[in-house]
Amino acid sequence: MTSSDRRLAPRRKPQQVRAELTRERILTAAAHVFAEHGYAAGTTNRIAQHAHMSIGSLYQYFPNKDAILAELLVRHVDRGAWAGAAALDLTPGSLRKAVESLVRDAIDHHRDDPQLLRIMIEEAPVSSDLIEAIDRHGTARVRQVRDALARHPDVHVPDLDVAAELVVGTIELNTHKLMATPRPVQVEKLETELVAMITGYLRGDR
Amino acid sequence: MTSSDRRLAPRRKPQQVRAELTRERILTAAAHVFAEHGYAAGTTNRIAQHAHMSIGSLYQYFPNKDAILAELLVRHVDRGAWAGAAALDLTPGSLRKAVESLVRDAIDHHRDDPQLLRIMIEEAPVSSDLIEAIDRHGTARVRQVRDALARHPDVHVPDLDVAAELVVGTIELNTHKLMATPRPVQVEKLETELVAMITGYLRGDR
DNA sequence: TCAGGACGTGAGCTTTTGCTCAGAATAATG
DNA sequence: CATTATTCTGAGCAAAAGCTCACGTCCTGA
Repeated sequence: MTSSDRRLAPRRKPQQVRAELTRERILTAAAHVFAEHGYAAGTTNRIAQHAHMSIGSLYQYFPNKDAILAELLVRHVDRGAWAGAAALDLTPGSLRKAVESLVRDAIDHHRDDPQLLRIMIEEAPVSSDLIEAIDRHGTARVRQVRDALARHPDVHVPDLDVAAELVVGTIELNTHKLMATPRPVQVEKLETELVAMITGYLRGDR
Repeated sequence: MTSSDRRLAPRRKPQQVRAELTRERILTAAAHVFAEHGYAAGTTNRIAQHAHMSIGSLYQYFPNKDAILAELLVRHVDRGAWAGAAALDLTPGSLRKAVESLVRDAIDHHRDDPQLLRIMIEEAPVSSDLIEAIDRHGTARVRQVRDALARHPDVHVPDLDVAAELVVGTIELNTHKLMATPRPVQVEKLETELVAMITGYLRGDR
């Protein structure tokens, strides 16, 4: 048993439906509590309380607090999986639509609970396994976008790798910021301009 | 004495040089420790240990842990102050240089300790005073850039407010990301492309 | 029906951490 | 040198939080 198993693997494998439900209740409650209080102040007792169960039950399914956040993170990454990026429109003249769909993807991916996402990304305990997993996911996405850009006839940039990195980064970060801060800004306008900026850049207008 | 004073004001005003030095040592050590362990795990005992002093000394100059981070934040905000943005080159054909200087500004502002900055911004305890100060600082910068863009002859965008928000956000976030993640990416290339993307957007190429 | 396994409970143990305080060490003052 | 003020020390207190464990309840299968 590796140290990683000891630290993140579930303590008991649910065998009855009841147990499976309990596990889900823990995760749902944890998502709520982490989103509301942050990771440090989102105590396990508070999670158990919010899930209307005893703290003991919680520790039957998760060996420690980190493992709960880890599971939430893994699920989030798995869920989105950025499936859309592979199916980008590659016909000439469609670049704007392609970029639009990338942005939409990002927004959708953040929509469920931006606050929780912020906490997962920024306050997550430093577990090398998780960091690695997230990083792999990130670079995979960049490569995916890179390949799509490479195939698109309208794209003209000096360096595809750098462009992909920049585009993915800019989209993700702006989306992230848009969702996290409850500002009274015209969200749609900003989205339009973001698309315009990236499209212009990729098209090679200079 | 307001509650804010009770919570953030120093406990003892240094009167000898030795004391002033001790105060500085605390802040330096705190910057190190927060940057390395994060706010929650950056314990006061660890800070004192890193500063080679007793925990008691630390609490002679700061009433609590939050006050230490607050002081670091205030100093950071005061230092940079984004003085450069006001002096942007407004002659025709200089747009690229102007954007370049904006990016340089952002990089300089983050250079001292990007990891610490991340923690200060994202893990800072929720003190309404501080949040407000940072927010004021942020919107002030956006307005500053907006005004500069408004005066520049080469800028053609549909909405100056939205554009300023987008530009400042994109620059800050990308810089932030660039400094935070120790990736083997060609930093200079990315910087060049970032400048190109924003310049193209502001110029109105579509 | 009933034995044994799965599941749930919560008081409280253990560790961590922010912080105090009584007094020692050092510096200014006369 | 004596006195007073300032600074420094670190063992340890109190609160908080992660987590355990002995026991009770529920479910399944024969």
